[in-house]
Amino acid sequence: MVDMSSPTPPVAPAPRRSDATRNAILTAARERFAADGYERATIRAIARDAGIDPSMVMRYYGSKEGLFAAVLDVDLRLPGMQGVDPREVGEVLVSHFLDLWEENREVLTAMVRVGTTNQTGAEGVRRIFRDQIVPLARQVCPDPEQAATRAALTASQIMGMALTRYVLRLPPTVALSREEIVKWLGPTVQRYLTAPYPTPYPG
Amino acid sequence: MVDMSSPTPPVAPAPRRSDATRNAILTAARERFAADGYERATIRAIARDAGIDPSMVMRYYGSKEGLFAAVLDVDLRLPGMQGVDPREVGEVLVSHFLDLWEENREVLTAMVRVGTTNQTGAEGVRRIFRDQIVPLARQVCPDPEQAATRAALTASQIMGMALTRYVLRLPPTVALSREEIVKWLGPTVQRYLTAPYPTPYPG
DNA sequence: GGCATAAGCCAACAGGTGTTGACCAACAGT
DNA sequence: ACTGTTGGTCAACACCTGTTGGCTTATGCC
Repeated sequence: MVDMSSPTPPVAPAPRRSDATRNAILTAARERFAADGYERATIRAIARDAGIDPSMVMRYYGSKEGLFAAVLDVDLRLPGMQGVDPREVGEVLVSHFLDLWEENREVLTAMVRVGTTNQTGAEGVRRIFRDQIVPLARQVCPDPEQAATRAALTASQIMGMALTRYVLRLPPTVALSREEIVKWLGPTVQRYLTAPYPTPYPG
Repeated sequence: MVDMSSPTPPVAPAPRRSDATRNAILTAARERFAADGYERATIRAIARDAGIDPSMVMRYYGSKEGLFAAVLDVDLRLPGMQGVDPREVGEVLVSHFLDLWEENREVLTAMVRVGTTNQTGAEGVRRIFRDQIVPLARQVCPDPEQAATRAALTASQIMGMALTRYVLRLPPTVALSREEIVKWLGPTVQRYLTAPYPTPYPG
């Protein structure tokens, strides 16, 4: 699992001499997958970016799918919601995702790009949703029974903004400032997570 | 422009003997692009589905990009919002998009799939947004100046739901009923289109 | 120093891609 | 009945893809 918070993973299982190359490959792969999608990101191009031979990619990651799976292994680092004012949960969450996206544009763009095209990609997204978003929703939902549904609604809005802003680049979404997005999307996410049930005007 | 409301375009410019083949190609292309994305949908496979030779695709659509552009030429058939109760605009719109997606799953799925991967695809989506969604927003927005921004927010939520439900297939979004989606997303879209400005609780 | 092992490069394979041009068959107009 | 045009097929080109195995070089251990 890629821990994006620290340059070196906290627990290094077995430091190999080839770690530099491995990382170069992974970095190049992130950028290429993000920029070109799964099919057009060729192993040859990734290897060229990393400054090594294409066969090294196969040696270290087995196959193109294997390399991509390694790229998809992402930790969203979602903060706990315990200390947060329950009425601010929406804005806090939107804010966090915006930071996350700005910091790691390649990985997340790659995820959306390839998730829409590739079977492995779609499964990766589903896994991240299940393992990281749903548990978070469980912390703030009134009824834990509904956590998955509410998490999914939240995901639909946040991924929708990511899609239109970072991938499709619809001009008005690109023009939005960070604060505007938080102000617009915060209450939406807030309602999806905490409103008692679908109501036109929560509160 | 594909008018999906009637099997035959209202104004036929010049009925050719090859129209049957042209349509067979277009239909097969829609399905293949939707199922496989741009790169993996090969001309050979499309031709096989249509029961003709690959070279016919080139003859009639010039290139693979040309064929795809033809597939992307979509009319969303958005209804006018004049007669609608201004407080129901959100639900009406979400409802309409759900119908649209169920009826034309291939075209719209293809659009999202390829829009995220392909430059031409992304431009196609931006054009549809600009020519069809923004004008609609202009009808219902309080300040026409903000129409584009509000349309973009609406698009982010509706495309986000389409993405998670029809493309990524996150289980909880697939499980949602039509009515639930309208109840949840309707007020969101309503607020994006008509609320005076970002407020935690509109009304 | 000797040597096993890891790191890396090179060249090639087998298959699939978009695209092209030569060729044949059927129709329409005269 | 002849002929120009349109609809359609076939085989090939040039290129690019993921992947493989053999080879050379450097490293670390005894």
